[in-house]
Amino acid sequence: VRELREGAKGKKFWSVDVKNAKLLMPSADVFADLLKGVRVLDVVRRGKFIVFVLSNHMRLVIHLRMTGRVMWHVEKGRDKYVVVTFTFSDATKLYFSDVRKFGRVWLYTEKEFEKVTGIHRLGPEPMELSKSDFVEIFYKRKGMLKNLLLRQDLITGVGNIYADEIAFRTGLHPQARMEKLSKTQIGKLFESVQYCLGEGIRHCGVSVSDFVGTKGNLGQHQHYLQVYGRKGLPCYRCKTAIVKTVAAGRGTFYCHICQSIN
DNA sequence: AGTCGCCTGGTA
DNA sequence: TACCAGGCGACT
Repeated sequence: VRELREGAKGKKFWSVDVKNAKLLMPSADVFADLLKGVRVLDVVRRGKFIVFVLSNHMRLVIHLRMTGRVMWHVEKGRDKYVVVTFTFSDATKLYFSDVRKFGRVWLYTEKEFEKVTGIHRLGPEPMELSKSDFVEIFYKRKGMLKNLLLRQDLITGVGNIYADEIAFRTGLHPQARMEKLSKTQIGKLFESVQYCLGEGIRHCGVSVSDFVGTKGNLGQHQHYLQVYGRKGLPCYRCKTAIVKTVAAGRGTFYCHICQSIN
């Protein structure tokens, strides 16, 4: 979003070329009709959604899901995955592509877009949250740690990699019961959430499989991961082999010595 | 809380 | 060839 803001803020849409209308809401026609001549006032983020604030009181919203990419060029051999091309009046082009087609693009009014996209159901931004508010959300909440961290309606932004990293840093098993944690433990969990997300942001994301920046630049945080993807490798804290299992329906990595189920 | 479906490509 | 993949909504 930071890169998109730098590159797109102030620009005016000239044309839109839709290659795969199925990922666009409400329709390809709406994109073509309503974007021409419209200026990008700002690009912001809400949870995992990219939000273009437009001069016609509409919002262009993109969710990358698994393999979506927003880039200033078409990558070699990936032409067939381009979903939509935005051309600005200065002739620069912005491409949204998606191999698996899970991503979504919406164009709605400022009144409608939150409900249509589901943004209105998102919890608070964890990096802008106080510890006491965080504790209030999770203290005595029934469920497993990882399931609850992944729930975007409680706090937004935590995905599979960061959930594992957060659990490891807190010394808690991903399947620890949240309702059994003390306020002190929840407070420590909060510190881990902010630390892990903060480091991920500082290192410009995790480029372990699909993520790349808008210019093809790779993130660096994959070099700093403590447990995710480290199955069979020695725990950085105790040297015991990291275990991989399935929790919350997702591949889950943890150290069975350092991370307690209580 | 678990499973499936959505899609396709990379890897064991 | 089977299985897995940083997401998420529907369904059980």
